[in-house]
Amino acid sequence: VDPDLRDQWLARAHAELSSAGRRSGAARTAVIELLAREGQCLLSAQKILDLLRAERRTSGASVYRALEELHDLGLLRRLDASGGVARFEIVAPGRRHHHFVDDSSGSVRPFVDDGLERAIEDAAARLGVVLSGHDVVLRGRSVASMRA
Amino acid sequence: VDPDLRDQWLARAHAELSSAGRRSGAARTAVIELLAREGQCLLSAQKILDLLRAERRTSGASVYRALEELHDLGLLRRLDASGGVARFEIVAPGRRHHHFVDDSSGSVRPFVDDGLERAIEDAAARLGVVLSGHDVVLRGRSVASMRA
DNA sequence: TTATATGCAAAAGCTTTGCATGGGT
DNA sequence: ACCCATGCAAAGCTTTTGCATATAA
Repeated sequence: VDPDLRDQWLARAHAELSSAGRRSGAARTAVIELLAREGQCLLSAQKILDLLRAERRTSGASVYRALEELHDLGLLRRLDASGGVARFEIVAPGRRHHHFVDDSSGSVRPFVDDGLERAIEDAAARLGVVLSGHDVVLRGRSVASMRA
Repeated sequence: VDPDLRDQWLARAHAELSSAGRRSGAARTAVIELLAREGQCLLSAQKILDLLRAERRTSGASVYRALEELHDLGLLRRLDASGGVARFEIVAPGRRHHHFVDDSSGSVRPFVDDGLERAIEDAAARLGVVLSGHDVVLRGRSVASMRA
């Protein structure tokens, strides 16, 4: 959990929402605060629901509505996973990362790689397209790794 | 539709299935033949169902079972999309491609990019992992493009 | 003959929507 | 006051599963 990232996103979220003319309510506020803390890497809608239900009385409808709203405002990135599950993470300008999924555990590890970033831009240029976003998911096993 | 790719995959599919001790049946055969032709780039399970229902009497259950089986055998690649929708495409060794999704039309265009491929392998090496696969989806708008 | 493949219908799981109520501004 | 946000419950969709039947080997 990166405190700077959390506060920066929290501020931006509130700014975007109020400038979009939205009123604040308990449910969406709870979703936003949770995401700022725990949504720095992929978090499923279901997990968000569980966490919120544990502490507050928040309805599923409101959670899904908040997620869609934040996504539409560009505050969230969305990656769909198997089982009809939607996963979200906060969007922080200039803080791109990709995802590695461990085959054995299924856990997701975020990573940053400038070479990969550059290769994506180059590929887009060769394709003749202007990118609005990109999803890169690597799957495999990490080498427990003896460094002989 | 690439005829070589189609025939090559068809042959491999039948080989893998029989060597796995599976019997052939009408439903799965129909799914396989459809995929060989139309599954060279992402095709949703729903679309497969629609196409098969149009020509044959194939149940949804059998289609989903066939897709899971083929995926488990490594014959299909699976990408989950929004709305709980699963999309599949045939796997052809040495014929990797990535996907570009046009924001305006939503259409998917496959593309090949060696630089990107290399960057992915390099990133994996830096991460200290052995890849079993990767998904790259680029999103944006294609530049209608005046080449002044 | 015997295990597998198939179909139908029901169930499961995630997400969305309708509607009345509560709460910001 | 006005209207948005919320909660509940019902509906929607895709996908999965149980079970009896048909069929490949």
